[in-house]
Amino acid sequence: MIQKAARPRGRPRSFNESAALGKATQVFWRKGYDGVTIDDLVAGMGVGRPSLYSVFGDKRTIFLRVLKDYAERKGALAEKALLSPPALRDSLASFMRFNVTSATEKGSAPGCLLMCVAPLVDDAEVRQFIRNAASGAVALVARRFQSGISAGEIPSDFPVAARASQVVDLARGLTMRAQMGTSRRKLLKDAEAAADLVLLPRRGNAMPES
Amino acid sequence: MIQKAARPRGRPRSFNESAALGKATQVFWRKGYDGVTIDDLVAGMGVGRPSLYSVFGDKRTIFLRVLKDYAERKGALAEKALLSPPALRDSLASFMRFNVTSATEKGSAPGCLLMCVAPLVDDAEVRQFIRNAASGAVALVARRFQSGISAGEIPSDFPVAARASQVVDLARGLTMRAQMGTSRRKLLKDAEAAADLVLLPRRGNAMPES
DNA sequence: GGCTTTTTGAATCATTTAGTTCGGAATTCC
DNA sequence: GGAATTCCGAACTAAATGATTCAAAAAGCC
Repeated sequence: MIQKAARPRGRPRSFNESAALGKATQVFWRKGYDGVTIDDLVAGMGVGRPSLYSVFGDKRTIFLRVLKDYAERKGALAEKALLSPPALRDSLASFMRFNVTSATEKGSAPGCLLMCVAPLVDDAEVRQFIRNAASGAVALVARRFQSGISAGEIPSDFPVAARASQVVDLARGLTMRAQMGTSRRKLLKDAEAAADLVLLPRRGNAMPES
Repeated sequence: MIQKAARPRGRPRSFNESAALGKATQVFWRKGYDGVTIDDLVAGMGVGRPSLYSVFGDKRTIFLRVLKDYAERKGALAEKALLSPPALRDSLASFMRFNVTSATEKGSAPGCLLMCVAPLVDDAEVRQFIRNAASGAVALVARRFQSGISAGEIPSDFPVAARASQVVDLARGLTMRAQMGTSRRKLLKDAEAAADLVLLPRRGNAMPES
């Protein structure tokens, strides 16, 4: 049987570590990186200052943890949205729609931590992290295109690499417009249009498919 | 004849007002909004603290002036890039290339003040300004598409509104990737690809043109 | 119940930052 | 040349911020 993680020795913590991380995410999301003070984190996470420092470290460390956690959770959801539908066009539309809905979630600030907040942080490690996340997203979409080629949904000379980075650019565009206040309705329509656009056959291709 | 702005009465200023604004642009561009202190502006603009306050106002006021000045200058250049070439495809490519080159200009931080810095500023007036700038850009591209329809370069049922906002999304994507460190060479190639993409005929259109 | 371990909350310290003040310097007007 | 006007540089004040310290509290262990 599974032991319930024998309680450690001293006074038990009054907060849940991962829940507190989630609260921290919201704080950074709402106020940016330079905009948050330690007091903001103390208030927003429900963790006392000394506990904050001893458990999570300083602001930069907290932000890096938040970023990794956020990217992992969001990346998994995005991957699921992209890979679940069997048809390629539905895949892309699902991916776009996921970006829209998660960027316009009620209860959170609009936008996205990875696209709207992190790029401004002047820190080498953060920059590298974003670069990796972005190239990971492009690679993921490219793989989906490849499997679409295997399935005969798009011709074998489909410009996979170019279209994959265009998919990510368009998704980013949707997210940024969400941050600027464009309505979810409008963005969902544009998400469909974006999915259609990136699947258009190249000029001069006689018969794209079917 | 034109009088040379009769020198005002007291001690002449040791700085040029619009040059100082340009320096301020660089400062905000490099360090974001929350990231800059008054000391940064004092050092970067070459203007003493008291003069700074009396001539330009506080940080928020300076940023608004910088933003308006920047948007005006950059908007004029972007408009020129879009409207100069006679052929529609060249127009769009020129617009995309302009975004890339200005986002990868040497001597400036990569990226763009309007897209990468301003959206994070938590200020109603700034938000409104960005919204207006963005919708202005979309409208400008839409007008270019319309004149392409008039010239018979694209069919009259070309989805102008949708493609115009996709053009802007793709341009934004190029700019953001510039900020993330993608090379100008790579981005210029993607700029061409983006121009090609947004001109593809819709599915089911027998003959697009020519 | 007493001892040890760990967390907590309040108070504290040093640093940074925004914004102002004040005397001196540069220039025009008379 | 002197008064009036405007600008500049350095010092100053008050508030915000990052980070630490310390005793009290809450738990387990024997």
